[in-house]
Amino acid sequence: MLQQTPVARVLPVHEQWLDRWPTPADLAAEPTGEAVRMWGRLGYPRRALRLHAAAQAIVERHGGEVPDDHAALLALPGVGEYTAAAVASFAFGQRHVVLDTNVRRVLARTVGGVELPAQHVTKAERETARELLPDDEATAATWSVAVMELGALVCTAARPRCTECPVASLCAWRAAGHPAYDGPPRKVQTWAGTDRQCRGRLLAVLRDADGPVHLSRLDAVWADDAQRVRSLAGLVEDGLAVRTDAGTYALP
DNA sequence: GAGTCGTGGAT
DNA sequence: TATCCAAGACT
Repeated sequence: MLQQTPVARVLPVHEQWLDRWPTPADLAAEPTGEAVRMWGRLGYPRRALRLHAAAQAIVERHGGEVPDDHAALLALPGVGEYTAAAVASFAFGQRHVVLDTNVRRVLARTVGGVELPAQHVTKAERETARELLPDDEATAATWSVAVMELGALVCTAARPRCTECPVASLCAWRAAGHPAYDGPPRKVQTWAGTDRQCRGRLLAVLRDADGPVHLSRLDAVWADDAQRVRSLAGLVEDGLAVRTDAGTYALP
């Protein structure tokens, strides 16, 4: 839930989610559409499908218990390098390079002397993080969560609180006079008129309906025929929607 | 490796 | 009001 999503927005959904499905087995027993519905407006709804699939995999491969092994975590749907490292570190106290957007920004500033990291994680970045990670397992786990919190609460993307920063004295970016970002132009996420917006509109109709909806109700929320048809097909392709025999659409 | 995939609070 | 961007994963 936290992937690319602010913590404050996740908290209420997370609470409802665990109230309804306390264990992986509880979630795994539900239709995937229920996961999509409970996901609400968190965004990137394919994550709901993957979380549901991960719950099933945990039941099938790990007896219903979340594995503590990094490789086993990484093999779960929706779990990438970051999430596997985060769970292994924060839940199980292990030593892994935890490289999320917060850590990347802290390292870019303190070590790299630049305001912001590159668009995507680089090999050099991962190497820097690996070298800085303390050797001791428990200390490494604490270090990882500490750097992450520093990035989330102090070394923020906009208006960093440098006067409150515990490592300001060793920060290369501060020493350089806080130079502004001057790398390649960062990709701006266009939104209005995109397939993403269209998909969001369509899925919202399915999510908010009690049962299958007629195509006319989907037609009503997006004017561009070609784009709407393409987006709906994409939702079906992704497993976020299903077409019934009667020609209606619903959550899977 | 670059594109794609939602949503909404903050500035 | 427009832009930024947030505990990334997958193709």
